[in-house]
Amino acid sequence: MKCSESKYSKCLYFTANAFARKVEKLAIESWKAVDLSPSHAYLLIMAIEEPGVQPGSIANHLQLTPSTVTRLIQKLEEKKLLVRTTEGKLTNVYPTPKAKALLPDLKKCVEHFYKTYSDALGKDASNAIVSSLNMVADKLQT
Amino acid sequence: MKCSESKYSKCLYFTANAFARKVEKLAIESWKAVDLSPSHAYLLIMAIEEPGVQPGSIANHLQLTPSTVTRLIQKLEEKKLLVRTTEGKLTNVYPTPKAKALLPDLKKCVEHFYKTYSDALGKDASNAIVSSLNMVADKLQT
DNA sequence: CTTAAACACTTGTATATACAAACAACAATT
DNA sequence: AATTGTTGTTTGTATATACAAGTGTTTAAG
Repeated sequence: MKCSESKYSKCLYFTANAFARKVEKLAIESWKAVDLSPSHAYLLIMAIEEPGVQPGSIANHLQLTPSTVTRLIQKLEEKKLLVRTTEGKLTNVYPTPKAKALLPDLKKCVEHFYKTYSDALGKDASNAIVSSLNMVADKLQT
Repeated sequence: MKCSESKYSKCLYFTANAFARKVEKLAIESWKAVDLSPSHAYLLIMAIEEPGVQPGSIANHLQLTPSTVTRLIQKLEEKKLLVRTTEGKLTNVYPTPKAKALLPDLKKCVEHFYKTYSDALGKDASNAIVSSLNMVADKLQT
């Protein structure tokens, strides 16, 4: 069933969630090539591009809670893609060589994902939706 | 941090998810009054307004998978708000009297939720975002 | 008829995320 | 210096959702 045919297509709750789940699905496909979930992949990219980045900063940029970020990092540590060092109350997250070697593939996944959705929606429409989502999300700041 | 200030504010993956999570949060607040999650509440409303509705139809309208719908129904059964009957391969979901008595409160929650987000975003902007999310979600149909 | 395919739903298991509480370290105040 | 509050991170636990596989039912094909 198309979203717009649902009984609840007028309700922001369903439209927002149904849309996010569809985007998530596309994203998961795009990142299968590196065997990472989208969130793990973006976190890894952040750590590669800004070695030593702190969990708090990651949480801000990824719009996730600190506890979620801890979990993501733990999994990437298990995969030997990240290491953490702790000094005092601060933690720094560094990419391993294995992670650095993966960067080109990660970038390809980003590109692939971007291409998939901009092909499906049209470039202008997808940029428009991204910026309007940002705008309204900021207004919903709680 | 505002969404639009995130490193990834240009990426549909984050904007869609961050937005959905914020909307979810608002919705959860709105439905606290009846001690139900938004999904449970909408499912319950469907069952009240269309007694005997089948899980498959619920899944379509709520844009959830059948297995998720089964789980939601199970919880509502535990709360004595729904009952299921099975004949052959078909299942029908009926509201209990307790559920029917709850309908006015449920409607109030729907109103409250709608008011909350249309106050925050503006009526026109929120309608616009809802319809554009529907449109793009349909285009992403996989 | 019988077998195969399709359907409707449920169950086992997994993922993503969050909240609340705990903890450790630092800062500020008296 | 002791106390209190704040910050950054982690841990315990819970929720929402999904996928894949399983079960029982109906339909279709031979």
